[in-house]
Amino acid sequence: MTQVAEGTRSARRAELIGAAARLFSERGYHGTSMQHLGDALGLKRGSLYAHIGSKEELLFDVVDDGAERFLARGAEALASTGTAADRLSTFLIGHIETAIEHLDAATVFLNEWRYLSDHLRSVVQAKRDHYEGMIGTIVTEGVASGEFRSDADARFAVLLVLSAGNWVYEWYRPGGRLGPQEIGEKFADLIVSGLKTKRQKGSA
Amino acid sequence: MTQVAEGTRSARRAELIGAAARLFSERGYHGTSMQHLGDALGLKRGSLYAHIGSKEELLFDVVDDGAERFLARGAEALASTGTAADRLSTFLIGHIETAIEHLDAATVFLNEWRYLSDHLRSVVQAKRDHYEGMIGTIVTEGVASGEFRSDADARFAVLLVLSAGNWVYEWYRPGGRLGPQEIGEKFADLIVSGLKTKRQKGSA
DNA sequence: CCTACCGATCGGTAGG
DNA sequence: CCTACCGATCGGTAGG
Repeated sequence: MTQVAEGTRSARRAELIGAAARLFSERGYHGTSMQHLGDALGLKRGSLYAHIGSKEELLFDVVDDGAERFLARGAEALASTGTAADRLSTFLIGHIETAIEHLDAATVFLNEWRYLSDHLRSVVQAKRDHYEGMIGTIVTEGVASGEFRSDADARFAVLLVLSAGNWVYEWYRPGGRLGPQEIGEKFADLIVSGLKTKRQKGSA
Repeated sequence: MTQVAEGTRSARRAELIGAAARLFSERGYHGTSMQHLGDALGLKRGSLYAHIGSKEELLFDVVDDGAERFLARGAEALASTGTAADRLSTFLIGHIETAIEHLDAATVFLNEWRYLSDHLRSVVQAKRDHYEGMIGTIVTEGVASGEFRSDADARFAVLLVLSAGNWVYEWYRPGGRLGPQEIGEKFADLIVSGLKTKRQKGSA
């Protein structure tokens, strides 16, 4: 019975986090009021506090959700076999697929996390660092093995990859002529080719 | 005398727009109150309305300022001579230099413009379209002349270039080991090389 | 999950 | 450019 009550409560909570992801991504964190969130669920403003502790906690839940999705997908790419170029492609494709499949959470993760207060923001910062480290690992291995240009500064390539991937939510709209997979592959193709050594290019 | 009064008034207005660029970029449009803006200028909240019509008008001024800087710089690159690859590099370097040199205005231009109401947002949208069109022109010419891979879909390359350039404000901090010029060149090198045909690469 | 309320703050205006 | 004010709304709580 407590089970049922708990079950119901977390279902509501999940609903609330989903609505928050959508509203925060559309209107921004500061542009979304508890009233907006209540309206979205058909509840009164004050009733929301039966499910959450504060508005900021809700932001954290959405952001952390987004972070975890990127991390899980990134870990898969990191663990995959193949050349560094293959794994970098896989990583980038996964990044873009994740961003597109969970567009709301990804948008909030990328745009609104900076409004978290110090403590919660540092939790997210650690996850972001971890994620960037994954890309750095692949690039460094590619340089070491001679696949990538030795002047291709690893840190810089990481930024390029993230830059390309992170802007997707700006222009991607469901139902366009390219799906997540195609977009990821095209990005990966252009970027990875820019990293490759001449010898590798010739032999491809 | 009216001259002097007008002069004083616009100096204040410019000050206000500068403060708004900084605050909106740090705290977001909805996270910045007129009180914050007043404090930044040492004025009372209500006094700001001697210089502006509304908070939204202030957002438009900052965003439009950013748009105009990108457009001016882009027009220079478009008018420059050289191969399509040269001009695309010039364009991208200019984009990144502009973003870095006017980091606050660029950040607001890229992140906060969506909070403008329909009319003002459409004015900005037209300028964004114009800007994207400039890049499209260069890429299309590069494909036509055989410099760029024919499968390098122009629209897609535009997105890649903008994606790479638009994320700069996320990680760039003044005083880092790379300056705007170096960052722009590195980006341009990686991206343009991904667009080039094999023949062009060999002859480079 | 609601009603009713808290103090604080919001953008903006009038009148000087 | 300030004082004093407008109605509306903010996030959040108490008590049921």
